[in-house]
Amino acid sequence: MPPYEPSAYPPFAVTVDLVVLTVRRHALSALIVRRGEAPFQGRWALPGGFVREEEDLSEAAARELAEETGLHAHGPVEEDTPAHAAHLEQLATYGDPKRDPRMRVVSVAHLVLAPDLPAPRPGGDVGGARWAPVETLVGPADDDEEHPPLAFDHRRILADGVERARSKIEYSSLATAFCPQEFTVGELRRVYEAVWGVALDPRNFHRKVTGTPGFLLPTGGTTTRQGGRPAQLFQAGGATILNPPMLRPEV
Amino acid sequence: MPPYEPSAYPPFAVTVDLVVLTVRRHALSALIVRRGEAPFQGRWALPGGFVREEEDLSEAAARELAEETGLHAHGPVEEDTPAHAAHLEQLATYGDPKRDPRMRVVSVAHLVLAPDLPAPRPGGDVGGARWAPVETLVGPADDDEEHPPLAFDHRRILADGVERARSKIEYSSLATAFCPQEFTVGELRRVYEAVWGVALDPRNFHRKVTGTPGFLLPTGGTTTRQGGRPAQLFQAGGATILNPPMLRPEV
DNA sequence: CCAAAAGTGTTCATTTTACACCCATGT
DNA sequence: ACATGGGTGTAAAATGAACACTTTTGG
Repeated sequence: MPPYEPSAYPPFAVTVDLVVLTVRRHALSALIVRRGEAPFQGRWALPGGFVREEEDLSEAAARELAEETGLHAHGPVEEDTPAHAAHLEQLATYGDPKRDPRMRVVSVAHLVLAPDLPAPRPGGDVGGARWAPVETLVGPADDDEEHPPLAFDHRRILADGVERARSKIEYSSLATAFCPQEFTVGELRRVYEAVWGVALDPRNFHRKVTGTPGFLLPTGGTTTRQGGRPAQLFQAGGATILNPPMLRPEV
Repeated sequence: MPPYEPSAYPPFAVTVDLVVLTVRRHALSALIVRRGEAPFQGRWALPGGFVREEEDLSEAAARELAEETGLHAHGPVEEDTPAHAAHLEQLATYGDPKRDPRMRVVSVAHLVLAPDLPAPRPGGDVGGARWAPVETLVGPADDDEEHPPLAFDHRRILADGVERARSKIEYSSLATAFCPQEFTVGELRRVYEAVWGVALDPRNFHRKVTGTPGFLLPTGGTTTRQGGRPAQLFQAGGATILNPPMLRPEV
């Protein structure tokens, strides 16, 4: 390739797309927005948008997240951790030349894990936003209102994000990102059960998570919000890598 | 692209950068090339280049790999697996607005794992290519010929690639990508030892890898190329995910 | 009282680790 | 003969899985 006139290399548009996951009513759910513009106007899609001229990729992802949902995020990169921010990390980049019918668009997908939230507050240029259980989005496309086919290659991106979340909660403390700041062992267990889609033994789970150094930090309080005997409250301990890991039961 | 004038979004250049790893003389080593052009002219860097107009990201990575090293690659995506291809997967994307002094460049880094090779055959517009042990590249930059500081943010990219390889050989069969098509259990063990930088018990290692279903497939042959008693030859079995995983000893 | 969820103890099976020992080749 | 790496046996220790049982609340 000849030196470096801007015309010497192909121009691309670069976007960020967001796989925003939460656990709602025992189901792993993703945030989807209704597109207000062509292409795929009126179709559901992952939130996202163009990266700006002077913006890093993770900044763009955090900005789009705030614009379209009102959520604040922190990733492994930033040092400040506002009390109740969601987890943000880069997922993968999608650059099929035909993935956007308009032009060549490379999309850097990000994964956001958030606690269960009040209804999403859509903003910007999206026509609506809602949580949908991931099985209704990555399963067979029935094309009704409960199984809307996603725009672009967003179904694939979502599937990759879900797979990442499923495997990452095994060996990291990321499952706590789905919990409120203070949570019980039972609530954390229901996160694992929802994300993996399996039932876990409450007794062995309790021993395991409380015995993994750095995973959980007791806050001293208790709650009975789940009914039954009062449960101790915990917050996420400092550890990011779990040793030993949580083992996902065989399929 | 009617509704979308190109001026409505910022134009980016998109490149692929390659973290090409191999195990040479018991050391995990990376492929670096000497830059023939500004910026960072004469400095060592990761191989890479611009993505073309009609090319997917993994195609661009495979093309650059072939152009600059003569290696052929196959990823999890492509179905054809030419007899002796290197493993290729996407690593991460780097888009700091200041990472390239010329203009806004987003680089999609890829990770390539290859068996030990004859001296790399540089091609294209690079001034030279060599293997360097990764410690000499990601450690403190002494700025001599043995510890050359890499161009751009390539030291960070390399570090991320090395970390990915180190963790991924734990739970996947990827370590076999560092071996020739036929290899012995001892050769595979030396791969783990080099990548992790630890010593492993040869006897327990042997039992473990031969007992993990789908990891190794005996070819029937034997070799004495390592000296001592003849060793059975294996090739990679079909499995990609190891169950149980190889456990990296504690630090 | 009962139901529900939290949490503890105990037992058995499996896996990991450490290391003694034998095997088959080259020199 | 002996050095070198390949490979098996075995027993102790650590871990994981199953499940009986107790605790503390709300209704």
